[in-house]
Amino acid sequence: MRFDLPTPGFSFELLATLGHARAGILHTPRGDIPTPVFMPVGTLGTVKAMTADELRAPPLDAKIILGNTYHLYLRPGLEVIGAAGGLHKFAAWDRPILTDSGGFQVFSLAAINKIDDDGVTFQSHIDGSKHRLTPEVSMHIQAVLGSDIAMCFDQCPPGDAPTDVQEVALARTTAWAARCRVAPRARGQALFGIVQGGIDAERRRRHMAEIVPLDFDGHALGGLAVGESIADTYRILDEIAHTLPANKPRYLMGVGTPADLERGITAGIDMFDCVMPTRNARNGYLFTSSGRVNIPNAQHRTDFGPIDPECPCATCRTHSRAYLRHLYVAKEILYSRLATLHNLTFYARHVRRLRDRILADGVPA
RNA sequence: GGAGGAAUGCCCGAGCGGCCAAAGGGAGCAGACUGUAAAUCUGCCGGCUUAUGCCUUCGGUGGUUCGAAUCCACCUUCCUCCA
Repeated sequence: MRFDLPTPGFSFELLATLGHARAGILHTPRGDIPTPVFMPVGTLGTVKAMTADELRAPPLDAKIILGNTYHLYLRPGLEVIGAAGGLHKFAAWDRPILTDSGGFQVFSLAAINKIDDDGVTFQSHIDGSKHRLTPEVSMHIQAVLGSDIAMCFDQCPPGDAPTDVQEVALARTTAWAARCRVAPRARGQALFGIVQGGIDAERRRRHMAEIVPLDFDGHALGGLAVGESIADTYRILDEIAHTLPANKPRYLMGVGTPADLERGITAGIDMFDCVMPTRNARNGYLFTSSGRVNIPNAQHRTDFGPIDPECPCATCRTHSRAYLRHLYVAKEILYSRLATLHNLTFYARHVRRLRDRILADGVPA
């Protein structure tokens, strides 16, 4: 079953369902994205330590990556990326890009900005200069970046935020979503709405009822895995994810561990992004089919086996744990590249396996 | 041969009478990381341990002192300068 999305050139094809879990394809003008999908995070126009070729090469074969409005606006700036002809050309990445709106930075950098109903005034973490981000500015930046999927500018409160803060954030996110929806976009650029509401299912439903009628190309669950307990995260996922419109992709922002991804897919999520595989790789935490490996640990000093014998990535096919540990301890630049390639490959295969299971055991849509 | 200077925990290196089991850095050991201000951050790091507790430490041996890594004497080793 194939559903046209509001933005021309975009459609969402459902192939099979298994309980709430779905396997499908998000068709975009710049290429198809099999779902469920994990999207590597490339905040600054680079998935740290990876070249575009490495991201594209199987078995990693990343179909879509993230970029960040806030960070790219501050550096190198719109003048540079605009002159380059957009983020795809600038970064030599020819597959889809999803850009985050900067909303999350509002939350995480709250100490240095002021939020009002119109937008956010903040100071650059780079040089302290003052800037203002509004729904219109965020959409303009994302239009210049030329991402394939833009995100609404939202307010993401911390997981433990009190009710009044949640409610204000909710109202703002709705008002901002409506403004984003009508703002000019790049040609062939879809727009996703973001559902907030914290860990209160009723509030989530209420917000969903405000966001869904705006007719976005897809829906995201924001404000999860931002400090609340994992039990609360899962509860909201279980109660809310499958109630999002079935004919559009569902995106769980910023999540998560391999177990979180499996849980999200089971709950009906189609898209994920998270810094965990890339950041943890750089920090010595490698994912394997038999659990975590802390590569700096002394036990790997003379372990000449691969990180994960079941992993087909170039790192595992070529190098040993002992060598990776040595590179990590010696702070060699190659370590980050090998480790990132491995972790991203692990995530890609993990999600692909779950997708295959839905296709194999599920009901054709 | 003569004149100075230095020896501190795995390494480097502060300390120069009590607040010193001894700053700081490195190394080592372990942990954290969820829409990336992160190749970052945190904890431990003499022994026993729950410890604001006890024991053993600052080249060696003796002293001075209520009290010494810190002062004195000698010894050992190393460095610099003069012959």
